[in-house]
Amino acid sequence: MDYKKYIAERLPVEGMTAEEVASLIACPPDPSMGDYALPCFKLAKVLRKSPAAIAEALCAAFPVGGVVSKAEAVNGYLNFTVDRAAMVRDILSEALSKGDRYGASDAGMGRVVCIDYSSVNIAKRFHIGHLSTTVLGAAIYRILNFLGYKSVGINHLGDYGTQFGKLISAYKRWGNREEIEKQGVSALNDIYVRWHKEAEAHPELEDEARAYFKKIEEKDPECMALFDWFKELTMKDVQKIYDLLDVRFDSYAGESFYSDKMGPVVEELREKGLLRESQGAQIVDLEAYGMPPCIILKKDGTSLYATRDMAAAIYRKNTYDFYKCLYVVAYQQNLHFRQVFKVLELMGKPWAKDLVHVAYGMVSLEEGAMSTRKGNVVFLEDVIDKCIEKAYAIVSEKNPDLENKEEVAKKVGVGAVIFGALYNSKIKDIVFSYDKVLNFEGETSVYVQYTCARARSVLQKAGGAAADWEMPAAIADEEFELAKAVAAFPDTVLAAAEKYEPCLIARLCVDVAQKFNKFYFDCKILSAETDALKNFRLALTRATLQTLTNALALLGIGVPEKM
RNA sequence: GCGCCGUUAGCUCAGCUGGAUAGAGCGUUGGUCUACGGAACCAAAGGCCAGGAGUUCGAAUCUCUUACGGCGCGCCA
Repeated sequence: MDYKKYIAERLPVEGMTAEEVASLIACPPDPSMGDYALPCFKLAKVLRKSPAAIAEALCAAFPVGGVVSKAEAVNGYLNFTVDRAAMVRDILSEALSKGDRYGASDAGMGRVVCIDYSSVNIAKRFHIGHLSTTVLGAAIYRILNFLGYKSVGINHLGDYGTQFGKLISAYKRWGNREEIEKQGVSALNDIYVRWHKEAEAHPELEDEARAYFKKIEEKDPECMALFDWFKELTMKDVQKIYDLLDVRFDSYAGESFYSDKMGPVVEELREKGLLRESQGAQIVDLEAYGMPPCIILKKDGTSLYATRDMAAAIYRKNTYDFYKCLYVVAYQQNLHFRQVFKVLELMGKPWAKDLVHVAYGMVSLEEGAMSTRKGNVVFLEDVIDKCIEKAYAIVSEKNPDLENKEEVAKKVGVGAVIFGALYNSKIKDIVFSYDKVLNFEGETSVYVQYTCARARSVLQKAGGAAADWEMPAAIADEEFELAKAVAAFPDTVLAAAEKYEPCLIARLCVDVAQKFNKFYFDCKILSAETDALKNFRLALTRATLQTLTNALALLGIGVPEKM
């Protein structure tokens, strides 16, 4: 039940609706002051009385009883204390009856949201710079589906551009088919790095690369065969990572997919009089909007990134008729997306307002920026392997008799990688360090998973909690705080979807886990004084486990039964 | 030069549409302990919320400004 609304409906404030009053209601900083509070300072202006007097008057008029057990005017605030038993009963029955669907809704009404994330580059190994987009996009995908939207995951493959000419040039010169077949993308990476080194001394390689790229564009059979092979190798390599992270896509239409779909876009721009020649290139002038021009066609008549993104947006609108289309791409590309969205708007696409750049911060190494070409990168596969290894070592030490240690170590290790990437606001830059990802203490997924294992262990010992339970006469602070944390989950999911911030869910996990551990420490569950109290606490434990399991699942993190 | 973003405890970060004494984790110091899983819990120390001005009854939160840092700014993606 909505307590704010309940309270607001019983507060007659002249000239304000119950909704407006409800929106003013907040939570006091200290629970001993009450559970809800109405600050009366804003009302003072409307009612032309002092806040303290208003609080007193409203307090006198408020019908105490039912779910609100106490109302008190303090320094211009009107504080309410709710009937804890009633509130906790509501929370638990909600969480337990909804089960796996606790926190879910159908508010999305099946509307389609396209999510462009991960965008793997062909012939490049997956490194930690690709982690944020992948894991953020996948989390948003799940969160939106949980709320009744229909997510469409799009891996906008980076499979077009002169670098593939370079790669073919490199392969023709130093490539060894068996070697590459065996080693996969890392072998491709090696010859690519070598090509750049050699090109410094032999600029003619650049021309050769350009010629090969032209052949790709002309669909030369030999070049296309090579290119498709590179693509296949890359996807095989990256699929291992996606499987570990449990990331899925509904479409792999990438840049090359749009290579023949840009003509109509350019034509439309020209027809609408948006195109202009400048220094030999075709541009859309955006000076009126405080932005540099958006280049549509190069001097040589070929297209660019922006042109392709516009073709892609139009294609997606036509294909999926999306309600929103999200681009989970680093903030580096801020200007690029602002330009593309603006040009689409100028083209008269009313849906241009539904395009959203979900920007996140950059990853660097302690020794500076990463660079595939220079070879200073940290590959995600290595990071995941190390995390799983460490998890395995700890599990073996703490719980040597566990039969499925590999499986547990995988959930713990992979969880740590995902959680680490999702725990902070996405806009923050990240300096990668092994010390940080390999730290399993404190505010981590491991702590949350451990809490779940503890809760499950208690439930198992109880032999499956009795399905029926009733409220005890008095609710302890620890029980109440835990129940409130559990109750915050549905709104947290909504906020995470609205702001495209999965970190809100990650932080809720830690909050619930902390409150559970406090409760667990202070309140005996199995040896509670009475059976009724025991059953109530078991219900609270079940609700906690359900909440944490649902929350972690949205982030893509599994919960081992034991660890 | 212009634009976008960031700046909160020693470190890494929370802080909801402005609201009552600014919160976590790590680290430090000291405790809990025959525990329903110690991968836990408790406590202490540690803050001029980058500086300044403004709006307001009230600002870490809104506006302006300065500093520092990151990113971007026509034929790469």
